[in-house]
Amino acid sequence: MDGVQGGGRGCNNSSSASATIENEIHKEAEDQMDLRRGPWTVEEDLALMNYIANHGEGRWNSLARCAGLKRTGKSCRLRWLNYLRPDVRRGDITLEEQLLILELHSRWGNRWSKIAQHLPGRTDNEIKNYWRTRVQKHAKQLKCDVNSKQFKDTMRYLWMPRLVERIQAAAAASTAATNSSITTATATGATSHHFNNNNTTTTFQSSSGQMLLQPSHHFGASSHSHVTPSYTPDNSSTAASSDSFGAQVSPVSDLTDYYTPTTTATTTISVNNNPTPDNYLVQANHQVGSYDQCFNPGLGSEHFQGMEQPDNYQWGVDGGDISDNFWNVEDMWFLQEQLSNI
DNA sequence: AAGGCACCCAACCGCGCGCAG
DNA sequence: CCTGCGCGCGGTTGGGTGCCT
Repeated sequence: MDGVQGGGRGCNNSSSASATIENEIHKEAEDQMDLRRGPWTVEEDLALMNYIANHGEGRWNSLARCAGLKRTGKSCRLRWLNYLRPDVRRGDITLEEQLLILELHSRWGNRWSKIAQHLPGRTDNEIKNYWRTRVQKHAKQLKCDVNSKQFKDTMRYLWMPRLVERIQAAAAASTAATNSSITTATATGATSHHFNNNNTTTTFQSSSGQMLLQPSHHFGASSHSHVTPSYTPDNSSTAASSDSFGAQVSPVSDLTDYYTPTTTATTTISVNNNPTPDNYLVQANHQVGSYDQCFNPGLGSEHFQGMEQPDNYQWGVDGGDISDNFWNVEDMWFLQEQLSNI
């Protein structure tokens, strides 16, 4: 995933025609080889994971053959990268990730793989799905094109500031929760992580002694694998979301949430939600300004005068309020670091 | 209870790029 | 230079699921 591969993808020359013919030939060959398509079975997953565990990835076509899979190399690669890879993060897209996606998309457009590079554990497919199912849906509700300046302004000056607000609110809640839990944790010697990484991988030995890998998330009752971390509601009046954001995305994410001017918040951070296993602890004070200060200095809500809204469209109608994930100011620091490094 | 509908996401598809021969 | 192959990207689709009537 280099994200730099260029260019438009329109069919524009004779090479694309020959490519189409090649694809037809290739497809026929696939049919003749009785290649499987569609959902992967547990056995196929295990075969692929075991093969990669023992031989590594790459050379997908030969890998598929050698692993005894009746799949195309492409299919194996996709399955591995988007689902079986041990470091794939599953579960809700966090507020931090949503903000990052919005910001990076505003920079790069539909460069999903490039965007995914900056969201550890997330795949381009997942981000693309998030964008299409959530963001584009709201563009539709606003009756504007997702690529229009109007919609981009809405994102930048309404939704993203609102996300930042939520981050700050969650940070405050997190701080309170952390402070109250420290006593307990200290007493019991337990450690806790706010971050939800339910992508656990267990290992076991086959009868032949071969190392086997099993993705525990795959064998559960549901692939949706919701995580239900503890949280502190910050607005109980809007607890129920009227749309379906809750599926994989934090309810708090709701892009239609209304905008209210932010105020500067000072928060004491004690725990970072770094998704990596080696979470680091930070004791720091951070001044977190408004979103405008973070990303859009000097711009305000006057930009939205004249913004068309459908009659039935209500800002904040489904304004979720509770984060599935703790956000704290350290995350904001992390986010800003990420953006400044890009 | 059942049918319709909307939503979500895993998987597929079409295409372009890079590279080795 | 040409060709074939492998790979990776963005776009699209179809099946599963849950909600609504």
